[in-house]
Amino acid sequence: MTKKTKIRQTGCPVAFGLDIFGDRWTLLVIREIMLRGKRTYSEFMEMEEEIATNILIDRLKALEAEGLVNKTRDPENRRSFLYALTKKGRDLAPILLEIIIWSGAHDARSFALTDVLEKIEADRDGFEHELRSE
Amino acid sequence: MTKKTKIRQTGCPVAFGLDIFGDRWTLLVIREIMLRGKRTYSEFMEMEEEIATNILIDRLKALEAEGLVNKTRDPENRRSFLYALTKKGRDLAPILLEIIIWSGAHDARSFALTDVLEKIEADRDGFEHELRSE
DNA sequence: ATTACATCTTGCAAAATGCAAGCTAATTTA
DNA sequence: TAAATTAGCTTGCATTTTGCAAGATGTAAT
Repeated sequence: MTKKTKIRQTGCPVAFGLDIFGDRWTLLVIREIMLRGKRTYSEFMEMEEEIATNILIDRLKALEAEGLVNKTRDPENRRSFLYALTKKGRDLAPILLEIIIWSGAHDARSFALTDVLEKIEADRDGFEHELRSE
Repeated sequence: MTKKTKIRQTGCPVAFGLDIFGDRWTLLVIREIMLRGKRTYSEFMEMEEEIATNILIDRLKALEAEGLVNKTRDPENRRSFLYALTKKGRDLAPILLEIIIWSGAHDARSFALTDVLEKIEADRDGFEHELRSE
């Protein structure tokens, strides 16, 4: 796994968060799990943004190392693994939510998750609770 | 300015947001403006995370190009410029807020903005409103 | 005219990302 | 039971981004 440069241990919570998920891919993997119910390496590989295999595995390992996901063998397919969010990972829900709201407000073309946006607008707390619950 | 690769125009609002602020520095610059009242290039250079001059100017130009900040000459010091958040930029407040909350919950060492965290816990909406207002 | 301040630019090194190919283990098919 | 397939990686190398150090430009004070 690529050594993650953390020059940011300044005690600032913004910097702390960015050290963990402030890159171009981590939150997209979280999105796949949280919003789309993806659970396996090959399911993640199907995301439309075309993540490279080495980057994906790197992010999955980093997420596991940081305690945001855990990895278990799939009992129903023993050559597969299941990645699931921990509480620490599920707690990213409000951040993802606010990003979606911001983009909804500022990008005319945010069409892909329109249904999600509508749900959020109708009942933000309900939607958030839905995301956080396993 | 470094050409920003936006391979992510998939319509997903999460990807859209990350294309704009999903890197290791952009949200730290926003933090400087929003939480610390910084307004000039040299004030940004003083941040404790030690951003390089070329990266800083690159992010400022990108933020301006995306319409998140605007740049004006300082009327009181004509060799300086003032960077200020636009509405689109101020609308990032809830995202920053949620990052702070997440780190507050998951990092034992998030001491630097403890006062901010306490304010948020006491009155989230009030604090958010305070951030958003110029 | 000289110095200082504030903002930026440039060149090069290091690190992260991206791409293509291939490798390993578990399982299915012939 | 040997060959093919599936799932999850690993590796090597090219490209892009980031980081570092030095210097250039424009404004203002002495």
